[in-house]
Amino acid sequence: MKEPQDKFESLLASLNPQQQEVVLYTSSPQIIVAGAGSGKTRVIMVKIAFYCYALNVNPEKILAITFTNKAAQELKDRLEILNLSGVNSGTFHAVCLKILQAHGNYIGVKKPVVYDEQDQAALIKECLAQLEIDDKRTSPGRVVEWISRKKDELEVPQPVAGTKDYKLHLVYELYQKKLDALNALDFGGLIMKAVELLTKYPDLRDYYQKSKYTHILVDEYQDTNTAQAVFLKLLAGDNRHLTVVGDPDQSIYSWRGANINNLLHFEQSYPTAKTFRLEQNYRSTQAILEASNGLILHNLQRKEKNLWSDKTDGEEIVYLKVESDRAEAKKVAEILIENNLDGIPYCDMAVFYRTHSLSRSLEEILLKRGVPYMIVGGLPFYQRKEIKDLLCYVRFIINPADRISFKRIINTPARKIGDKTLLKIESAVYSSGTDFYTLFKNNYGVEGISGHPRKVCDFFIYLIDKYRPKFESDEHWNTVVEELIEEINYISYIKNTNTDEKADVRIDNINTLVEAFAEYQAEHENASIYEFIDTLALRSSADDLNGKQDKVSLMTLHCAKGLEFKLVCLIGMEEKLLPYYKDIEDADEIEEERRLCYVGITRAKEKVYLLSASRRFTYSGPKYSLPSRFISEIPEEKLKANSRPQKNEPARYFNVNYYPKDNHFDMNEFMDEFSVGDCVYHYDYGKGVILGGTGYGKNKKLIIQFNGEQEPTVVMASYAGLSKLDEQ
DNA sequence: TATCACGGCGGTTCT
DNA sequence: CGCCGTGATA
Repeated sequence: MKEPQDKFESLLASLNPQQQEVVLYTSSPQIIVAGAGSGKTRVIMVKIAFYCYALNVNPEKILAITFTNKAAQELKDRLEILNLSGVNSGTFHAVCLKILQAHGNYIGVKKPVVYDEQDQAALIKECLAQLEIDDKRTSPGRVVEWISRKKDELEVPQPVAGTKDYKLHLVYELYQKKLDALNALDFGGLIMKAVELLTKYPDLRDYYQKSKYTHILVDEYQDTNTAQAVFLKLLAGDNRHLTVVGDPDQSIYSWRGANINNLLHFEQSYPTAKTFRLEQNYRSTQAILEASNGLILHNLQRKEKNLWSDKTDGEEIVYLKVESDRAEAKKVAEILIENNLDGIPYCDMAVFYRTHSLSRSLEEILLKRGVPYMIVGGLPFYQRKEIKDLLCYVRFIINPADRISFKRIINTPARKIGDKTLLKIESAVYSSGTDFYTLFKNNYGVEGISGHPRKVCDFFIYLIDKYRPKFESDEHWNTVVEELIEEINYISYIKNTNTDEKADVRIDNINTLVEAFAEYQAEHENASIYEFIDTLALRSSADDLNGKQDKVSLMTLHCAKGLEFKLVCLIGMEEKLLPYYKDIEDADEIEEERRLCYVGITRAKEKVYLLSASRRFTYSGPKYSLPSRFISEIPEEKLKANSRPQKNEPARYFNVNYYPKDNHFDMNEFMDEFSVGDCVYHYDYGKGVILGGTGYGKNKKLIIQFNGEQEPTVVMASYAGLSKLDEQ
């Protein structure tokens, strides 16, 4: 058994000279420009070990800021092996939350609740109504986004009549007031309030800089926004033990306010900073490396960098052009199965795509072929309806001033309370000047609320009285929650409002949530329910990933950052999808799309498959597209010979809506041209016979027995691209 | 006044 | 497709 100290020394010895130099350097802040696969995570870990074992730094004084909670957890796990479990790690948001939980009271932040986009949108809706702005023309979601971008730049509302975005500023101002009154923080607010706190209180700032966190490391620095950079500066001050790591070629979050200049102009904020480079790639084969280098070379705004590797050539990249999304899915399934037979475990394979929606057809086929898979990402756990519902119960019970939560749960499950009644209750609460609990607990006659609605209100008072003390004590929260779920009949509500299949998934999620309560309490002494709820809100979808099962990972390209697999498939390699159609006009945005593609390819250790489909069905009908320009930007000799894109392809670069929006088309003979017994040809399934049909027009479904399929298949007549065959 | 069924419509990437 | 808002219905 090796001692941790020995482990550290052998780790250090295993690094290359450049990596060692980075680890040993302590004279000033340092910025590490680290290419894909250059071992930056490892360098961060060894550097932390170096601080502790060589410089005798107390692990608790070290702060590692990561991009996701998952990355933070992985780092923690690795450090634990080195006996360094005291090291602090988390995302910017988690770190800010922690600081605000500890000292937020200085600036009026106490027991903060973290609001996600849904909560924000609900609050924005209130604001729009109050300001009499039409929420059809100004969608709450858009406003949320606008405000988020302002907060990324630390901009406060400045409503000046007659100036640009005057109304948006007005909404922002009102929204912020409401947030403050609710003790709520949105994502941007977490950073902004932390900045405010550390700016206003020099003593506190000193405490953080000089004694709380003396050594700070930040990963994925290319994807930080202005607010985060300012926060970091406040936290680090002139500390020379600051390390930031990033790769400009992997900057893919500018749409979220990330500012690449934080990385490129690091020396402006930290004049004594020294720059280091890590250019040796340990992950991928030569072929993959050269292909991705060739691709990223097409970006004009780019700092020269040359990744190299001493790995063997490896296999060339395979590009496959197929007819349809279905064929693409089948091909992917084949690739996965074949390689699995060749010895690559499923857990070492991944499929990446630009948008979540592309996973659907794939899932269907994988399920059919029995390929085990898991979707990483998708809707964050916290935002799933059943989870959000239950958490809103808890949120409201421990904080009856939380209007937004109340709104969500008062009629969930249905209790015969509609908008009108809700409005009455809200205005009664508002004009009483107190909160819901105080008003209904003490008054037997609340004006305007009687009969059934009053009973429902009393039920909530009962819930608060019964469960609040339990949540605030050290009782086992999981049993408390279970009791609550039972009390509100939530499980039968889920069963009654969902198909069996869906209900099962949701009940599964609820069980996971209940476990999470127990887990948190087990891991934290004197755990506070407030802190737990907020921690949960910051948990992203990628964080739920438990990598131990032997399953193929399906995820978006954004989600893929920081991961690696032996085999990688990129599907939907088409113009308008990658690059995405919204980013296709702007040169900067094209470059970001190219980086996204680059990130995808560089995740692979050994094999890369790129797939494009000529035809893809969307909800609005079939769409035709050409292979992505990025495929032809990969040096041709790095693509497998038989898979190189053909030059001068016939232009089929148009979208077809076969079916006009006009509903009269419903009765069109085209749609009803099929009848039972007809022989038809399906572009994918081949020949078949129609057994029956349901629905009309665009929604017409046909039940068809295809040759070679065991069971009849249901297809959408309008999407299937069916053609009638003469009798055989 | 609550609820249900239907039709229209938008549609990225995520802490 | 799935969500949301609308209008008819109980």
